[in-house]
This record gives sequence, C-alpha cells and structure tokens, in this order.
Amino acid sequence: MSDGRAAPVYGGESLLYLTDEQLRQGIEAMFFAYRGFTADPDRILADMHYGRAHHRAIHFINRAPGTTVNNLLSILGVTKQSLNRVLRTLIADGLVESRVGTADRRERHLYLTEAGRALETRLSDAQRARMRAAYREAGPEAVAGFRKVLEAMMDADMRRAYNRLKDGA
Amino acid sequence: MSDGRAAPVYGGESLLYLTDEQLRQGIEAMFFAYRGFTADPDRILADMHYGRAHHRAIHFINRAPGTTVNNLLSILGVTKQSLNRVLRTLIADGLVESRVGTADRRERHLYLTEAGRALETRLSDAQRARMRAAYREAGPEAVAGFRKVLEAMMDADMRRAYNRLKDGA
DNA sequence: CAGTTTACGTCAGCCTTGTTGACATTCCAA
DNA sequence: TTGGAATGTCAACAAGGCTGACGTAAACTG
Repeated sequence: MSDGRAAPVYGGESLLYLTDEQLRQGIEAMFFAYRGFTADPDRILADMHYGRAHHRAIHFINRAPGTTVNNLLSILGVTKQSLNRVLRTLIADGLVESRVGTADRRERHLYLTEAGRALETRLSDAQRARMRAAYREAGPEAVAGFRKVLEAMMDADMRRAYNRLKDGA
Repeated sequence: MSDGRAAPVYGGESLLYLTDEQLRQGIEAMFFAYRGFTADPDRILADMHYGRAHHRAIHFINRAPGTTVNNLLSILGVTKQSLNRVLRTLIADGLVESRVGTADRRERHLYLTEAGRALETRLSDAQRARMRAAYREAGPEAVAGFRKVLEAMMDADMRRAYNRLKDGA
C-alpha cells in the first residue's frame, strides 16, 4: 500500500485510474458528495426538531412497510437503544405506527401513518430532486458506473440488504 | 416531483434511469456505500479514542499542509468551535502542529507531525484499499461515471473546494 | 411442562461531535 | 488612535451514537 505511483500499465490496459492520487480524489469526491446528498433533507428536518436518524428510519419503514424492529436495526446498523429513542418520538408524534405481530406476537411491525408518509414524500422529493439533477447532468452510462462502484464499495451484508430492498423483498 | 413513473423516452434516448425507483435505489446505494467507505478507518480510530472528525481533520491537513483554521473550516463545513475541539486534542497528542502566521499573526497554520503523518498513512491506506478494490472490480469506465455523478451531486462551493484540492492549490 | 431463547422496551451513563454564546487577540481602515 | 472586522479559544448544551443491565412477553425445546 501507499505505493505512491501504481504500475501504469498491465496487460495492455491502463491502470492509471488506480493510482493513490486517483483514489484520494475518489475519497474526497465521496466526502463532498455525501454532504450534498444529505443537505436538503437536513434542512427540512432541522425545522421540526428531527435529525438524520429520523430520516433514515422513515425512509426504510416506507421502503419496507411492516418491517420489524430487528430487521430495521440490521439495515440501519445501529443499536436497538439508539433506534428506539428515534422510534419513540416518531410514534409519539404520530408519524409511525407499531403493530403487534399476528404470527409472532413478540414482533412489532412498523408502518408510516398518513402524516409519516407526507413527511417521507417531502424529504425524498428533496433528495431525489438533487439526485435527478446529478443523474441527468452525468448521463446514463455515468449513472451505471456510479452504481457499480458504490455496490463494490459496500460490505457484503450491506450489499445483501441493498439487493433485498432493490428486488422488493 | 414524485412523478411515480418518469417519461420513458425523450428525443430517442431512454430516460428510464431517471425514474423515482432508480433514484431511490441510487439513494440507498449511496447510504450503504458510505457506511462501507467509513467502516475501515472507523475501526482504527475506535481503538485510539478518536472519531471520524479527527480523521477528516487529519486528512485535509495532510492534503493541504499549512492551511489555516478558517480554510479547514470551510472545507469541513462545521463550526470553528467544533473543529477546535478536535484540533486541540490532536495538537495535545502531538499529531498536529499549529504555527502562528507570519504575515497575519491571527492565523494559525496547521501541519501534521511525524506521528500525525504516520496515522494519516494508516487510515488512508485502509480507506484506499477498499476504494482500490471497488475501483478494480468496477473498471475504469465505471469509475469515470462514478466520479462524474459525485461531482454533479456536490453543492457549488463544495465542488470548488474539491477542484481546488484536486488541482493541488 | 419447565427452562431457555428470542424480540422488544427501557433506564442509566458514557463519548463524539454538532450547536450557540462569550471572549481574547490581531489587523486594518477611518 | 480607535473602533470594527477577522481569527481563533473556552464553556456549556443537545443530538445521537455506544455499552451494560434488566424486565416482560412470547415462542421454542427437551
């Protein structure tokens, strides 16, 4: 590692895109882009007294209605205590509903209420607008590459969670 | 917004990559990938009692040695008070050196010490390793698209900061 | 049926990292 | 030379992560 300058050519194919400098730029691009990615919802959330954690919960509950607390936990990658704090406020504010499971009465299934869906729409409209503008500017081939690199960057279990959501499980 | 299904075709070119569902998947990809992106340095930092904020400071001081607190502030997008706390511990621990400006004695110029550079190398080696693996797996065209979309996703001033660093200013 | 495991909620306490407010120092321009 | 603007520091607070411990209900298992 820290090879300074990577081997420029291998098997006739240029590997210049793997130099430390290129990787460093990719790291910085990721950092700056993620800021933009969260900026619009953050602004909306700041007005109510919610944070990014609430947004994440709302997003994934909307994405997989009826999901259990445990499932949400593994998707978000936080502890149940941490999630619970957020969930408690969302339920108290009437944005999320928690229903006792029918098959397994230990489980709680989570749903957005009408108000919850309204907020979700507002948040994801803002986020999608930026995403759409970026996609349009970059074009379809760039988007395909974008997705490909992001998927390769995920941890194995996150990639599984991602694909499960993608395929609508 | 929230158009459900975007117009499928426009000017002979497919716009299917701009559907809400595609955008939603992009959002989730971004979320999961960012987790992977920070996971390796996070593990290293957890051992010492540092966090992600320390990593960011170290990264950008290494990237632009002699930068002022104010400049670092605008790159990181946090308040000076927040940055100061991190900086204070890094200076106390002998990883960062703060030199009073010669032209303007109000300014502090920041440099990594030998130990600071060592930690920076350790952290960025870990992060680059993942990045390199992802780049290699996705291939050069995908990487170009990845960068293109990320740049389009940045706020204008972040894009400027990004390009300034990229061009080694 | 008794005991164990699983799912969930909650309390308490800690740490990092964001925030605002108050303040010291330094520079610069009227 | 003096008052405002800019740079950076210290203090206090809040959000949201974390661990650990505990309680309850339901499901599973020998």
